[in-house]
Amino acid sequence: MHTSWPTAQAGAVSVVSRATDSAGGGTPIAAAADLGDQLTVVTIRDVAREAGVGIGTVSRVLSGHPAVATETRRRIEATMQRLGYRPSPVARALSRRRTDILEVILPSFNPHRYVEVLRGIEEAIVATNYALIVRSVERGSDPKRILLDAGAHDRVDGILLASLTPTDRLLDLLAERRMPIVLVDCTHPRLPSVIADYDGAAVVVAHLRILGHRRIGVLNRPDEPWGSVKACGRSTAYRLAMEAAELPFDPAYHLSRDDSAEGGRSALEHFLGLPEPPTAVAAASDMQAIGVLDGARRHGRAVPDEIAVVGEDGIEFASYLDLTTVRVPMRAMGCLGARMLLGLIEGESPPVGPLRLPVDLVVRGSTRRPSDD
Amino acid sequence: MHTSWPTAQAGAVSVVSRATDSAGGGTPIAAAADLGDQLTVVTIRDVAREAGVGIGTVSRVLSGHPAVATETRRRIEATMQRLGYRPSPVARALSRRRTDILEVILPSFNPHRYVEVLRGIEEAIVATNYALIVRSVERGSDPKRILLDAGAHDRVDGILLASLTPTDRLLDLLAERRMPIVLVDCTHPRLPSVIADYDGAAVVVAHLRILGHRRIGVLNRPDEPWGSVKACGRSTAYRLAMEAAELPFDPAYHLSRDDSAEGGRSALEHFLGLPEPPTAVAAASDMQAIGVLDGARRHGRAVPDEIAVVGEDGIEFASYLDLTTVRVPMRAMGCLGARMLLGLIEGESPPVGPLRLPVDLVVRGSTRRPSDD
DNA sequence: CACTTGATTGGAACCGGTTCCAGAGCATTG
DNA sequence: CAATGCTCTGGAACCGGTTCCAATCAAGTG
Repeated sequence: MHTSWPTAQAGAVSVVSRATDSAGGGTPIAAAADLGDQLTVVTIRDVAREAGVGIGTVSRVLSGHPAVATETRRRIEATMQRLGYRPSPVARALSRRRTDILEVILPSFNPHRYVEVLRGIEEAIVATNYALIVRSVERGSDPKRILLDAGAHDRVDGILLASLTPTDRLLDLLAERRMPIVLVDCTHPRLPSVIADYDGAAVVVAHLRILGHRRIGVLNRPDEPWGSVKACGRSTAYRLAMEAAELPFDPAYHLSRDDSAEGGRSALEHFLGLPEPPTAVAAASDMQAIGVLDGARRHGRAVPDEIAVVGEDGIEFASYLDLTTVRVPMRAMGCLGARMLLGLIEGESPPVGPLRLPVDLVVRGSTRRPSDD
Repeated sequence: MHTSWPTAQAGAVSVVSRATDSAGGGTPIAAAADLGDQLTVVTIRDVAREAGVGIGTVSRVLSGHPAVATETRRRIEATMQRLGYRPSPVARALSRRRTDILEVILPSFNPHRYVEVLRGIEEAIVATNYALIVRSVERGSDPKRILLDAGAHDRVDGILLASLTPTDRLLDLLAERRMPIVLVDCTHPRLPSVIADYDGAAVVVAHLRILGHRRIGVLNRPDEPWGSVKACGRSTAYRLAMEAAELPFDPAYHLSRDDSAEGGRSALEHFLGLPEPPTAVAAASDMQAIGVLDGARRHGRAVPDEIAVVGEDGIEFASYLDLTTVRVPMRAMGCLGARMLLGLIEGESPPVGPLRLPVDLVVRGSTRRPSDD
């Protein structure tokens, strides 16, 4: 763009394609419809001058301050419209020290959760005038770089961290910025969070127990791509649920694999290699469960007769594969997390402990009474 | 553990946990780590004063301007680090009239495309210091409100519109803002775009033709949730492909349904109700194709023997359902679209006509020589 | 030696809002 | 009539950067 042309346009110029009003009314200054390349911005000062008021008054109208006479307000609003004035979010952000932008950081490798969380967050902010900056984390990306880049200084008003547990050290770094942070689908003792209630584990175990299963393989996601802190404690929840159901606990039945079909397949291999393979597998995601189903098919193990499978997430495809699953309300979690974050920004104090949302067991054909045992 | 100080790059982020330096150096002003609630911002002026230079010089160091003596630069960088200075993106945005933020608007109801496009965009901007604002569109939301909200004034530097064809009227409104826009997965004569090459249609038709199919049902997405303008011309592409393959063209075999499994089921119902049902269906998405598969199962039609099915997208689940599909490089499209947008922002002139990326036919068990005919 | 040149530097002005204080206008009160 | 209080208004100062012009100084030139 060549801007070397004389730009010393004195008066304010509107961007509006002002209707060709023949009756030469007021508007002494605003000579609209200027040359194509010359884009001029209408500022609050232009509006003030045009409307014959002070900038303070215009600003008051903008931000809905009550102390403006109705007549004045009307005149200013008319002027704004006439000049095609549109306020600058950036200028506003600079002086208010508020950008009206949130940021969410989340892994993209579980597309279902990814989309649902984003939907939930947008649901929460759609009625506000917040915008949402998204930063996706691929497998194996550097957490430090991402978190430090995140919300650089004052670019955003708050951060949502979804399905990613920060390490204590990263948290220390973030804490310096005094930036509100809410965790979604993971927890940390020092941060407010929204998680799925892993009493879901109890429901799954109860379901399998009633069907007669006694050896349940628990497949987890690798807990912390980012941290030393235990993520949602899903594994623990299952152990407790099994103890409560008076089932034997065997660490060999608990393992952690990538959140992918491949991870599920690999887990099944491992389970089948045990002297006493589990008769049921509770996967940490539907994708993993699909891998388990696939592995079972390859090894000629009938589902659910030889091995039952439970997924988690509640993706639409699960129904086509007749997969029993734990439906996790990711959307609601995103929504509530965002609401919580908005509250923090407004100065509310964070709730103590994580907010737990109930999950939902959807029973389908992949779990049935096992034939053996 | 100290991050090496990034050399004179703009987005430099300093998060120095000021070590308790016993040697009481200078720092008369910036008393970091002050009282709990009082957060002090280190500005460029503080740095200038501390380093004994002018603000212009500090700014020059910040933006990597070459005309700074090495010694001075070093001193300023040291001072920045010592004070824990971090530049304000908002202030920078205000004075440069560049926010370094892009915005993408896209429908969330095809999760696969949604995620892949976002991944592609992030891939394009990860090495830059752009951030990405995401605005999802649900089915049936008001296009006008969304587009007008979008990129309000100067909040963002450019907009990506994915899988959403704007109407001419909306475009007029947007044009006023002189904001760079790139379309992804849709086209418009007045805007640069990146689309999948619908010679994919030719590949599909050829594939089915070789298998012996002569009546091919073409299932489309409702073309334009937003506009009067024809979207990618997928239907036309199929018509042309079929004409080229010397297959009869019958409008009854072309229809449009929701991009969902339900849409696929409904389409299949329609096709089966025809006097001569097609022997193959080319769906506009894998989700639709899954609905077709499901509908076929319910109606007791064997796939692929009685009816062949081709999907589109290339979602992972397609392989588990043994679904032949056209893999669309959404990620690459997002990436190239973003690159193109960055180019536009830099002042490059938009390419003429849409950029077309090749698609990829993945043949699986849902297409095989039909038994009848 | 006076003059030109180029490298480096300082800082006022500006980007477009918000905030806050002083002040104007007017009615009410003592 | 002066004092008080209230509503509404104007605009300087500020938010934290960038930009650009003028100034300084050392080196080079005739």
